[in-house]
Amino acid sequence: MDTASPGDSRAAIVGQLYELFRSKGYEGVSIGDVSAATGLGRSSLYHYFPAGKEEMAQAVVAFARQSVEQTVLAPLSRPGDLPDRIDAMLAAIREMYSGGTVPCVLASLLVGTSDSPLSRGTAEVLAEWIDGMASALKTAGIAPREATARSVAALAQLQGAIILTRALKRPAIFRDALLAARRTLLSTMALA
Amino acid sequence: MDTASPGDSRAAIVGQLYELFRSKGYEGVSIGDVSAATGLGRSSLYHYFPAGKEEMAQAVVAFARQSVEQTVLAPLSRPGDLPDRIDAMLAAIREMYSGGTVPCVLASLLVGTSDSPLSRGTAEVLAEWIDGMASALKTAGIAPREATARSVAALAQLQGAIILTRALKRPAIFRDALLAARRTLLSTMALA
DNA sequence: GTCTATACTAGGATAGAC
DNA sequence: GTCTATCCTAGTATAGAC
Repeated sequence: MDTASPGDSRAAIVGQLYELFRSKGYEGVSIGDVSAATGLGRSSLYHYFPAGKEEMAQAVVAFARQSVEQTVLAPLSRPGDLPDRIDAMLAAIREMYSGGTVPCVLASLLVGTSDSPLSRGTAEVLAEWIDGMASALKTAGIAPREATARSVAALAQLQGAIILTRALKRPAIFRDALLAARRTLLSTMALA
Repeated sequence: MDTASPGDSRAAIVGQLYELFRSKGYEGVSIGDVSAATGLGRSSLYHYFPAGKEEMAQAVVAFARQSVEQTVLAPLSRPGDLPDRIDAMLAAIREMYSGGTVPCVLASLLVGTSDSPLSRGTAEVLAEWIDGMASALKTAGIAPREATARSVAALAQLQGAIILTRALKRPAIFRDALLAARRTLLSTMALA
């Protein structure tokens, strides 16, 4: 709710960057693309991101981390039964990925970047996501190893479903995957 | 048009291209990268791929299609019990992705390419993969809709597991996903 | 904080010699 | 079939005016 503060402008730019890197990946985004999307001249962008494109991508990872924490994982920490909290998380996920029609920025940024600061950042966010889910399961009495295994499997189902939903243009795939992830997280069947 | 030797050279180059596009994605690969990987001068590459980088990527998709058909799906058509044939496919998949430590070229090529000839090609290969699995299930008496749903879910589990295995550097994730995919394909539990 | 101007590199592609 | 030479564009980044 600030007015005309520097933080606001940068935050708005990061929102645009998020969309760009999500749909085009790191190498696919040019400074010209960012300039066009934001309306700022190419040089002006270096005022907000002195280290250039690399810093822009890292800002996007930080933004993604905030989204995962505050939008996806937050519902898991609120009071209520575990199934209800999981449903709340899945609803947030469905929203975040527009029903599987938009890519995951973390997956997009992982392409072509092995062992870079960028890939480490994205890995951290994915790990945090898994840990958040596993914590909720453990609090509900599920054994630690089982809780982690289910969380990993559920996130994998969703990430893979995004790829297939987009490639085949079949939104039903993502819808089914949300249900499958729910079963995976809550299932009584052994996973490990 | 080809007689004997030209095809050989091109096939060898496509093998290198496959590795490059798989690890770096379409935008991440430069002609200079290809030149370095193959030992050929930049210009020489246009002898094999007159249309340039785009044609190189399409050759990689064709190569991936061959791999899926001949390495992954072929075991499903051989005689034997369904579980055994599925195990054979999963073994081929584990090999193809080096236990989840290397990306899927189809997923890599889908980043940043929506509604291009390239993305259509990769989507076709994924669809063919799903259809191949579904056919095997249907032949074993599983209802068509259920067969397709299980095949989609299994492939999603594997694709997502590759992302997480690479990001977190935990090969156990992919191993678990192979088992999960087996259960998904053979499970008696309802999916749709 | 945004602009113009500029430098410089890398990237994709072509022409033509051998 | 591979090379050298070249062209042109796009890309990243910097300097400095306003």
